[in-house]
Amino acid sequence: MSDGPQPQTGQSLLFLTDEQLRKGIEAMFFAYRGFTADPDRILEEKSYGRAHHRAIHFIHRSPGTTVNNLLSILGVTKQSLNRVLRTLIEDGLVASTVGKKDKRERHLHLTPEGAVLERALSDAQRDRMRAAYRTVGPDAVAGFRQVLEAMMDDQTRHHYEAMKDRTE
Amino acid sequence: MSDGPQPQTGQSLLFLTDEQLRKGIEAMFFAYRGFTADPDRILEEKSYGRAHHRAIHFIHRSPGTTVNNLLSILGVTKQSLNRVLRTLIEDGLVASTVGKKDKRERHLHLTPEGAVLERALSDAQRDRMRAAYRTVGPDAVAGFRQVLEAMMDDQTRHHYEAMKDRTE
DNA sequence: AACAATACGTCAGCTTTGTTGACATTCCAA
DNA sequence: TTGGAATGTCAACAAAGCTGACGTATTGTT
Repeated sequence: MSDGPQPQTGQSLLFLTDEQLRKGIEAMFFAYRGFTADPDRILEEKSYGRAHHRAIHFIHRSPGTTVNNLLSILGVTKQSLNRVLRTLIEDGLVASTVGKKDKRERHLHLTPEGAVLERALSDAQRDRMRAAYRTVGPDAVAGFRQVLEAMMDDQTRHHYEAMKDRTE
Repeated sequence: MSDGPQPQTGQSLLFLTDEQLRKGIEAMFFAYRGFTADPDRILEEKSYGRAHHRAIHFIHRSPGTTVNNLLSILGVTKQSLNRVLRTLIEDGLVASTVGKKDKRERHLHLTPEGAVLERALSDAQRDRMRAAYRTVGPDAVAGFRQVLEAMMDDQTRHHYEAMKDRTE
């Protein structure tokens, strides 16, 4: 493989050149920074980090989820999640209730206060995404989602697809 | 704003519902994990991290770049970059040469050994992206790139556009 | 009833990668 | 020649990941 111009089997494969793939890699890197920039500013004021944001996001999306479930969605260890979860519970943003059927489990919910922060964070993040979506239009958005889904690990994709999506 | 179904101004704006935007946010989160998973495995063997990968990537893309320029591309402090850069130079993967015109500047290049690692890392990352691109086709890829570019900060987009792209 | 497995929490210690602040050196330019 | 810019280095710290070990409560299995 070389960085230089390559013989193409057809014009339709031009998007698979090393150069184009590199541009895609860089686009992911740079875009992810923008993607997290707005919530990061809000989190900094409250002395929280991205890990708190992720926990809040997925507790909002799956109210009543267990610690174990959240662990596998986030892909971190229980020690790592516990540190974050403990501060959120202490600060009254997350409620942890003993399982009814299985008392070993803890079910996680956002408190009203937690929901307020969740809303602020996701508003900030959605604003940027909404602006991007408006700029490029529905067809580009569909392509965007398709590529992202295709880039996920199989196991991750299951988590992704399990999240509710009322438009489908 | 509410999570529930919302009155639409038209069918064409269905993709701007909170739910759809949330799905986009989750897609970014999950896809970014997949995006970094393959190079991470290679880096772990060599006791390097993602910060090393990023430095290597952009030194490869802009040979002879200065430390200051790299700083602004990566968006980190000089102290943070220096730590990474120092190990790469010690390990013989990166060469730092005093500037000819301005001797305060250091120009960074990959050594042959550094180029070998760069190739291994980017091959791994490109393989996944290539597979995704093949799955979804050129139109979706174009949309993917458009959305990512629209999500970047203005300053970041300048860096992105400054990177060479021989197909444009 | 005894035992094994599961879910969760916690302690201790370590790593990577980011941050500030302080300070020295080198060099260009006014 | 003096001021500012670019670089490098030291120290200290924080966020957020990791492993390993251990304790407790609960549940499932034999």
